[in-house]
Amino acid sequence: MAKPGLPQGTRDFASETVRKRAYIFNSIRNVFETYGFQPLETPAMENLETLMGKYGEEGDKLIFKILNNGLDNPAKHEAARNDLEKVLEGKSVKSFTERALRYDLTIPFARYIATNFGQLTMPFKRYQIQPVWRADRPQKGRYREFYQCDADVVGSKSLLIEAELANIYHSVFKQLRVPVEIKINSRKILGALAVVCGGPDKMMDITIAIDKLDKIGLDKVKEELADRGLNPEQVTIIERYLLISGSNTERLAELKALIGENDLGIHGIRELEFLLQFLPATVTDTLVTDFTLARGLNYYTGVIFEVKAIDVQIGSIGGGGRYDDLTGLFGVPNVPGVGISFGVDRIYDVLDELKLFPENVATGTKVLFFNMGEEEAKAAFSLMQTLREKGIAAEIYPDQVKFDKQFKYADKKDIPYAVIIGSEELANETCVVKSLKQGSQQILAHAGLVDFDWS
RNA sequence: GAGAUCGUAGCUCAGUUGGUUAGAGCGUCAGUUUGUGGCACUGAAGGCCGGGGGUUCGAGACCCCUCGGUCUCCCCA
Repeated sequence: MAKPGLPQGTRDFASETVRKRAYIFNSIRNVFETYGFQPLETPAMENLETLMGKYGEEGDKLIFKILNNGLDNPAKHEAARNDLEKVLEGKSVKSFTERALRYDLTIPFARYIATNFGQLTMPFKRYQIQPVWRADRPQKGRYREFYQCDADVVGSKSLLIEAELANIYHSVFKQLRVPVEIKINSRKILGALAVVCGGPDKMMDITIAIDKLDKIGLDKVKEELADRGLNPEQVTIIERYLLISGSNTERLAELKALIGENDLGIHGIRELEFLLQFLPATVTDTLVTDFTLARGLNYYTGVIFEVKAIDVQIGSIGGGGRYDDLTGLFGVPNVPGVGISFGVDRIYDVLDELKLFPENVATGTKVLFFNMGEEEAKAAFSLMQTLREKGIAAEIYPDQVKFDKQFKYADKKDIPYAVIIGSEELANETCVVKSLKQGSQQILAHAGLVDFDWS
């Protein structure tokens, strides 16, 4: 029989991995909580129309759609046959699919804001830790099911929030001991560049091209810009823009010379300047202005973030930004928001590679009670319950088998203590407590077991 | 969506220019050892060589198709 497999890009997590992942989730959750964010959970699936058109053309293709039930109903056959042509053209048709798996946490959040608008106290701060699904081709650091940890604030235009979010990035990665670089930019700066070179409608073309700078190099970027219809003069301006270097303040000064005449540009520059002044040096040390940073999602309008682990060859491990009118798409205009996201699966890979997981994440069973027969097991069982009630993880070997086997079981599961109650101990109301790490053992009265130091 | 590469035991992999009955290590199970584990030794189980077709006297190996894994591009966490 063929062995059952897993859908492409999905994974099982064995106990140790689950524990390590929980360590990351908890670190992030704790920081979110201390910054006053409240948890939210939304369904795995949304109505397809909630999701479609929110992530750009590429994004739409990567949404996992759910086939409608009841297609076998004869009454629906004619409609389905008529719609089949559209499906084959790659369109989404209600008679075939009306629901889809969540693609990220931001759009479901926006939908939540829109559906509950009257009842939320603004500014509304929520965090959300849930899996999302993308029909992407899996590759290194990239899966079809992965978790996002988002924190968003809606209902305020204050840059204080951006500052706070940058601070969250800083404290989470400090806590996890991952050296990172937090790149910042503003969509307004990119917008200003577009205005200066060929008009606002060129913004997408320009950002897509310059975003690739560190991957394909300056010459290729210039080539791509020309291909996208920019004239040589405009390409030269962009080249100057890309060559901006130095410290954050130096870069901003150079940028001013280039797009400082433009209103949008001035605003964008001010946003970054504010962050760099507002935050303490310990945080700004990890902040790096990067004017090539674009971020794919097309709803961003202001400051954008991206976090990269230093010295690890993996994509970004977090990103986010300001979106001034996200819920407008759902009929609730003028709700500004800012959000950030942590890519847990990649953070895991980084911690693993850098060996940054603490050793004690893998705490399992503390005590194994040996099974020495029915009467003995009965005594062991009730003693074990007293330990469990005190919060000490304990288990009893279910079968009466050779010592050898019970010891090996404890070894494999890394259980530090064995408690042995045989016929002799049963008669004396004692038990043998053996430390498997040290090999030492002692005899305790049954009553003394609870007070034993199991650490 | 485009491309590269790999599929042999539960896992990691050998397997010569195509040549008898496909191997190793680890793991599993049993025994040495029925109240003291990790070590050691002995033995066993475990394979339609991913699937289908073709070339050949002969295919794990070569060719075609297909499925799956991994990686790259696009895009993204």
